[in-house]
Amino acid sequence: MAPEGSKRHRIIEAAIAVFLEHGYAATSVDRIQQRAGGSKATIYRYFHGKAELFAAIIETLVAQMTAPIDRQPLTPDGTTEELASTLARFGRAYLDVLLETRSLALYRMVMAESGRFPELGKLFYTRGPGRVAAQLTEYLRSHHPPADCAPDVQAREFLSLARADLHLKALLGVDIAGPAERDRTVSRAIAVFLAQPRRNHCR
Amino acid sequence: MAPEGSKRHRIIEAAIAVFLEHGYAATSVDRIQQRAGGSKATIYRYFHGKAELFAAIIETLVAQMTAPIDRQPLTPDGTTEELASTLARFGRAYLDVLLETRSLALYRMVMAESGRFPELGKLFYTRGPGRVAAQLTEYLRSHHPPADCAPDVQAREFLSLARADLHLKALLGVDIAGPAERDRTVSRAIAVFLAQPRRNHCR
DNA sequence: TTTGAACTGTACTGTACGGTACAGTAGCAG
DNA sequence: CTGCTACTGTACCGTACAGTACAGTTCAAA
Repeated sequence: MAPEGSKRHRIIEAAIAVFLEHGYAATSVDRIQQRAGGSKATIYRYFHGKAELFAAIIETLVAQMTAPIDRQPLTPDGTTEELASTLARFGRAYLDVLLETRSLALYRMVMAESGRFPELGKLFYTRGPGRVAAQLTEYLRSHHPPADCAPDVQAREFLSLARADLHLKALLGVDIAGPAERDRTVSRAIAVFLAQPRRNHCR
Repeated sequence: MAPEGSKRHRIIEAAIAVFLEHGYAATSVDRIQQRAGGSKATIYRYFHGKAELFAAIIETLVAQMTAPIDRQPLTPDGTTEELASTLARFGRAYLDVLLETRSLALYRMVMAESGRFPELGKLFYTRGPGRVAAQLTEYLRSHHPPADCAPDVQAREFLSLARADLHLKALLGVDIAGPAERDRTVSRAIAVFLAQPRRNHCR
């Protein structure tokens, strides 16, 4: 889609940097052009407008962000400790991605504009958080058929516990949790997840 | 602070409507003035600029939003069913507030601008989600001293389970959960909360 | 009736924006 | 050399914005 040294690639790289720093509304095409080098006319040759350029960088960014999570192996060996250790790795990788500076800026931007560009929010959810939840669901379904609750419900509950309020606090600029707090939160998420009720409590 | 029929009150009401609809950057003071009636000079008599007006409406809005949650009684009678029913009421009220259209717009706005106005995000957290968590913490601490985990950790875990991904999906414009899904989510949150491990799993 | 403060309406300044026009250049293919 | 395409630099258009200036109006208190 965007060969490494191409003009289009340079424009997208510059747009990512400027949009992430200032958000959609406060970003001017002139600033992107200054950072990318070359002429503003070239930007308008590749993208029909600011909005189209914005949509393109969201796609690029969400793919970049989910990459570390995709790399987490979800191939269980069936042992009893395996579920806990997989959840620990996966949960921690998930939390680390959520709390990255770039990720936070991306979430802020997409949420802010999803009122005006509803398709953008849906695309972001499908390719980002939705896909992560689907991966965990698939793992739970195929390898740990459990008690009494659908795996998709379990997956979203585990991810909610792993996020806890750390994501919200980071998004609001309150603070960004350090490694120790992340460990604690994920450990608790696993403990609560594993202790969940076994009968008559789903649906 | 803002007497009902006063000019200042009219300006804030108008600003709330316009900011909620368009976000901070895309809102012009002229639009607020058109909606409030009167003159732009009057707005600048009460507020030193757009940013100060924005900060004022955030304070007003967060107070409005938390009101329905404040009204939920957190006065247990000590029976066994009481914890579950209190959590059900509180959790549902909390979720209902989060999924209101106005609340979603407020969250989007504050998140979008908390990069540029960090104090704003902190104020919003302290007066909004932080205060709700503190209320639940206090309830858990004083009336249901439980197993092995600090009440503040328990409170944020319950609220995370109650939110699940419904808030995120609503913020991104994917969909807004209906009453049935809200009921299911809160019920599950309670079930998982009540089944949480009793020993050696906190910290 | 006078005084004074709150308020209005309108016009204005300076700046910045998204987007376009256009003349010109670099480099490559035939 | 010719032709073509990608690209550059700069100037420009129309619009919209935050914030100010100012002359005039309302209205209540003294």
